[in-house]
Amino acid sequence: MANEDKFSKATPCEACPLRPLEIFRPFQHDELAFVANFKIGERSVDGGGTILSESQRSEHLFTVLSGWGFRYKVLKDGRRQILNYVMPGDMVGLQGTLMGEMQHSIEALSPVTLCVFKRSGLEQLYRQHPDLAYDITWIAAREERILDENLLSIGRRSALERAAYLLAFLYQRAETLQLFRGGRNALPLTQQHVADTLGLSIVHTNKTLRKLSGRDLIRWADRGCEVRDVRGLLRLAGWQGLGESKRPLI
Amino acid sequence: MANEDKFSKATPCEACPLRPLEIFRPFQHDELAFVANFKIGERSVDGGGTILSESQRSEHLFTVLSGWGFRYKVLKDGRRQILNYVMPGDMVGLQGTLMGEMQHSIEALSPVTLCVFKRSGLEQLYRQHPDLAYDITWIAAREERILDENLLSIGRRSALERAAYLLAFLYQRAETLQLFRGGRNALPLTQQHVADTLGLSIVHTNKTLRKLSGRDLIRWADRGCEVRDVRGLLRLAGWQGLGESKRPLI
DNA sequence: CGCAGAGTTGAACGCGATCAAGTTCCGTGG
DNA sequence: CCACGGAACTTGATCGCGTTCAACTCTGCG
Repeated sequence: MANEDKFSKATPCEACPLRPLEIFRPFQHDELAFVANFKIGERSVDGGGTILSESQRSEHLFTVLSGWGFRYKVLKDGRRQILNYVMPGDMVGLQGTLMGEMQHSIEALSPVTLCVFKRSGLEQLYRQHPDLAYDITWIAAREERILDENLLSIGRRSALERAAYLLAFLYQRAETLQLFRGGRNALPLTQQHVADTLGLSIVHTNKTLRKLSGRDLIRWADRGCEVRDVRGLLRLAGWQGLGESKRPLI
Repeated sequence: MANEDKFSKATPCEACPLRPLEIFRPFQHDELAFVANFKIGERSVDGGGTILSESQRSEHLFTVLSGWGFRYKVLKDGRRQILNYVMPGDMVGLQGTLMGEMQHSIEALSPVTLCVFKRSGLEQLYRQHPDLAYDITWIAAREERILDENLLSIGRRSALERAAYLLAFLYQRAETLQLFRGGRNALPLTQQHVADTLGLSIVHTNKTLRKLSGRDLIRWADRGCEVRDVRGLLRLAGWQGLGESKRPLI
């Protein structure tokens, strides 16, 4: 896949399109300066391409600048489980950077742009910017929290509840990133992705999504899902939503 | 539950029974001194007791010194999902400390002793000991990795594979902590715990465990599971095991 | 035009849930 | 001492959610 465009530095951190968003905590000047220096370039991957793959030892760490992707694992016989989705502002590759080897893969769902950070810069970050170090731990804890909720969902919720939870979850995340401004408010997934996230077969996923459509909670458009009633989805899933206030962006 | 015994400082860090274990990375003198000061006491909880509970705002952070426990979430109607188990050397309460509010509970499976750390000491740790800060992120990343594997298991493995995976996983963790020296090598669980971990009903869990017993992979003794053939369990689950080398202990 | 990927639908099957009853073990109190 | 009750485990019978198999439509694209 020759879709790499490494080390072009198109977007300087000072003009980061994400940082102004309400959801992210403001930066100190020196923090911004450090991160701008920590970033060594950008990389783009087109839809369907691989961002990181299992057993890989990456020397880089990334933050998603634009686009959607998903983290997943596969069993030897090909059964796939999607673990979580990645969206702008999410840091990826931390597990691999800290622990030596990736134990999951990440694939782009739409064209993705990544900020590339030098692995070695991380130690410097921990030494010179305790607040940023704290932020990184915070980011890891957030991922953990999301996985907890996901595990509850797959383990104990019915197919319909699971689907409702997932779509409400994705919608809310996209919403706080203002990803729906301008375009149509559709989540860029196929039903296969939904199936692999929920631990269901594609056939039953289809039937479940049609039930949600029947209740006017969603509408499945070409290669995507329009959420029409988040409240309804939340109620159906018995979930309060991920009520996030400010969070760090690195 | 009046089983608290706060702030008795029975075990000084200098004489920590866990630190000498091979699995933990060695400490520098100043690190040890810092942690000894970071620790403000010990707390014990007896089997079945609550270590931390959802929506609680704890001002403390803990490391398990001895005993077993588990992290779980429940849906409003009572369905319970166990997310992971906690064993000696595991840090608990980090999510709550960092993000303000616990979104899961932790219960003791056997009598548990915890090292208690002051929440406010964490900032100091990040400022003065970048290596320890790095360790904490590492610990969070490890938890994430475990949850990833768990999610794969519940989402895509069959009941028999799931059970094999879980028991091999717990056995391996206990093994590296030398928890079986002396006593019988039994995991202190009930079948209800296994069921709530695997996302299965108790009845089906029982039938599944009997199959594993029939193949001589395990033996279910009174209120616990003896693993007789880890290799067999690993093969059945199609899992390589968690091959951990040194890891941090705080 | 043909083909591949995505979505849809019906029919039959089966894994795991649910219902129902049992046993064993242990701690408690009469 | 035994009776009782509760918790954990066990087992068989039946039910149903979700899988699997098999087809079909629709769209975009070479």
